[in-house]
This record gives sequence, C-alpha cells and structure tokens, in this order.
Amino acid sequence: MKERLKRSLRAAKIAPSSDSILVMMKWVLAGNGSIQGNRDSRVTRRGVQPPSAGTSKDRGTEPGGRETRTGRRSRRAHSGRATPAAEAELESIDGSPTPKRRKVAAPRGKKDAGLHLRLFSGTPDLAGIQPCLPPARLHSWDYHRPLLLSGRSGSEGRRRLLSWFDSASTTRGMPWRSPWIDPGRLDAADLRPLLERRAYEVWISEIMLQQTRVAVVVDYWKRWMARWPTIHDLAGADADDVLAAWRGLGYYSRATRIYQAAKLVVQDPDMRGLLPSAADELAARVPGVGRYTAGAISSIVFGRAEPMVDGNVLRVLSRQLGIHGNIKSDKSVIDIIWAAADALVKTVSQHDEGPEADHNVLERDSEAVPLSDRPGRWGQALMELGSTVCTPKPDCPSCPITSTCRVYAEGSAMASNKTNDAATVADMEDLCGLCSPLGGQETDGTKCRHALNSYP
DNA sequence: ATCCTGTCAG
DNA sequence: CTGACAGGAT
Repeated sequence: MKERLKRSLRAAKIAPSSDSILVMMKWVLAGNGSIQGNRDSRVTRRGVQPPSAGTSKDRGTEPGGRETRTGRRSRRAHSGRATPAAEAELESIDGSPTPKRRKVAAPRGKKDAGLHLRLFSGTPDLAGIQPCLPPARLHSWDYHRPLLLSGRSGSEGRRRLLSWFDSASTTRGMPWRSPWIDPGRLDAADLRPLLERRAYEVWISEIMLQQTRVAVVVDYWKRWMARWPTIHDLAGADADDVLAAWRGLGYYSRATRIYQAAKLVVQDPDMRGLLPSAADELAARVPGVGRYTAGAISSIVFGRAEPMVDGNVLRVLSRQLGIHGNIKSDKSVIDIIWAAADALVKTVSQHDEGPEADHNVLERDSEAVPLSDRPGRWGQALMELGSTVCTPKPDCPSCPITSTCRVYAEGSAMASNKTNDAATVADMEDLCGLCSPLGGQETDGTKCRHALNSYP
C-alpha cells in the first residue's frame, strides 16, 4: 500500500492542491533511496569486461562513476584487458603531465555567505525550535542551524558520533586506515617520508574507492602498494604497467590521472613528492582530486579541519539540518551542507575531546592551525554513518545522533500524530528558501523507519 | 549545467 | 532494458 501510494503519487506528480493527506503521505515517504548501501555489502560477482572503444574522443575525458565508499553499487572485480581507448589515453598522456586547471573557487553570492555565517557561526542559538510538519512546513532559515553545532546536546552528539565510529566500525580490514601521524612527535626528517607515504596511500585508496567497493579495492590497493610503495616509484613506472595494475577496475582515465599526477607531484619543486596538505591546494594542483578527495586527504592525513562531503554525508547532514531540498541537484542546498560540514569539522577540531590537544599546532601565515586526528575521524564517522545507518532507509534506532536530527524529530512528531502546523515564522524575510515548497520533489528527504511504520 | 563510466535496482 | 548514481572535469 505504501508502495502503491508512493508510485501513484510520483506518477501523478502530485498537484500542490491535493488534499493534505496525500501530501503528507508523500512527504513521509519521500525518502526514497538515493545513495545506498554499505561500502561492503555484496560480494562482487564477476566483473565485467571494460568497455571497449571510447565513444568520445580521447583527450582523456573523465571518469566518473562511483559507488563506492558508500557503497552503492559495486563494481566489477575481474580482470580484463584494457580498452583500446584507455590505452590510447594512457599513451597520449604518458609523456607530459599537464598542469591541472586552476580551480576557481566559485564565488558564492554574498547572500549565501551571509546566510552561512548566520547559520554556522558560533552564536548560542536556541535549538528549541519545534519540528516543522507538513503540510505547510513553514519555518525560518534558523531552523537549519545544525543542532550538532551548539549547546550541550551538540557537543554530546559530536562525542557520541566519534565514539561510535571509534568503537564500532572502523578498520574493517582496510589497510589504508592506519594511525594518524602526529607531526608533533617526530623530527622533521623522520616526518616527511612518513607523511609522503601516507598521503600517497590515502590518495590512491580514495580514488579507487570512488568507483569500487571496499572488498574489491583492498586487493587492488595491496597489489598497487606492493608494486609502487612510494609516489616516486609510481612516477617512474611504465605507463603500461600502471594500466595493467588498474585493469579490472575500469574507469581507466582515473589511472591515467593518478599516473600523471604522480609525475607532476614528484617533479614539482614545491611538492617534491609530498602532496599538499591544504585542501584547496590539493584540489587545485592534483589531477583527479576534487573537493571531496581533497578534504579527505587534508583531514585524514594532515589532520586539518577540512570537510569531506560525499553523497552519504549530504544525506546525513540534510537530515540533521532538516533540509528537504534536492541534495543532488540544488546547488544552494549542496553549498549550505558543505558550509555546515565545514563549521562542524572546525568545531570538532578545536573544541572537542582531548584535554590537552593544543600542542600540535602548525604555524602558517601567522595563523595557528590545530592539527589532530579528529578531523579525519569525524569526517569518516559521518561517511560511515551515512553508509551503514543513515542510509536511504535509515536505521534510526541505531543512530548515535538522533537527538540532533531535525528530520528524526519531525518523523517522531508525525508518528505521535502531533498534527502540528502552527506556523511560527516571524517575518517573511526569514522564510526558508531551501526546502521544497510542499516537501515534495526532494530526493533526500526521508523519514525515519519508525515514522514509516506508524504510517501504514 | 552536462558528460563520463560501469553496475545494479526497478 | 532503462535509469539512477557517483566524484571529477569541462
């Protein structure tokens, strides 16, 4: 019945005016899936052969797919031969590393900047705002202030998510997850090669994980590292060998970029084999590394407070903030979630845990940058939560941070039938512009299971 | 804003 | 069979 209703609602695209029951049902059921699964689930079955001829012109176009970390689909395991297109690509690239296009940080509108400041700057905030419910769901922008960011419940939630990650999941045989290298405890001479290697390891793993399930990546990663233990080894490798090592993973342009980037990083007088530690620099200078991967490397390897937001984190945070917008296509929604993730990781980095914690400070531009393993653990905790608990069909009872989750609160309120609809928005200026008008159209959405259960 | 790639859910 | 999905590049 739920399914039927859902389907017909979708098919009909629901008219705004339809009766409130339908609208409500649609809202409740809106959380269809998007990203799914755990990175580990399913065993791969045989792999598919890499595609043959590239349809587009070589010129190394781009790769794409993924599924990954999060687990959605898996991918092929097998080994196949490389595609002609891939070979051509690799050859063409072999010689000259091309500088990466400079990424121009999208100048965000002042309006957005102001909004982000308002929502994420550390003012006290009254988190007592009532959950807003359909059909109207009227609420102000302030409704989206992350509860995780402030107050006692916020710090409690942050602590719980971190310890959930530390205890439960972690390290499930993922060899690239190794203890953080504390720069404060080593001589500079010892530190450099360690960081170089770790950055290289995490980088390779992240790229592989963008397209393949963990279980499959483990093998490839181990073989890769055995063959080229350092980025210098990779830079000196033969192009064909690199391709051969990637064979079976598909998306050969990624292998191409890695190879190209390795040469570039090794040759660059500034880097000399060590990837940049700043996320913006990583994204700007390393081919194949975008916003997400840059944040992952910067925080996991270098301990910086940089956000890493993948599809899972978009879902987790959109629920935490109660944003019922399209997390896949609405840029303002995506931007605000990145801004929230940024504020969160900075808070975690500076204020949470670790009584001492201030020594690891890197002087940089007369600015002290706190370094610790917390940013990396935090970011991975969010991703892990999104891939195992806060999935498209969430398992709210297992979630360590329901107490700061707006959507959970909304689901609970609806389940207990509080047909609340008392709009409490002071003035129109404050009306949230992120959420879809009738709670419709959003891809994220999503109520918690217990809410679903109470609405047959 | 759109394409790329390969897989699996529908 | 088709479409959705994923991070990056263009």
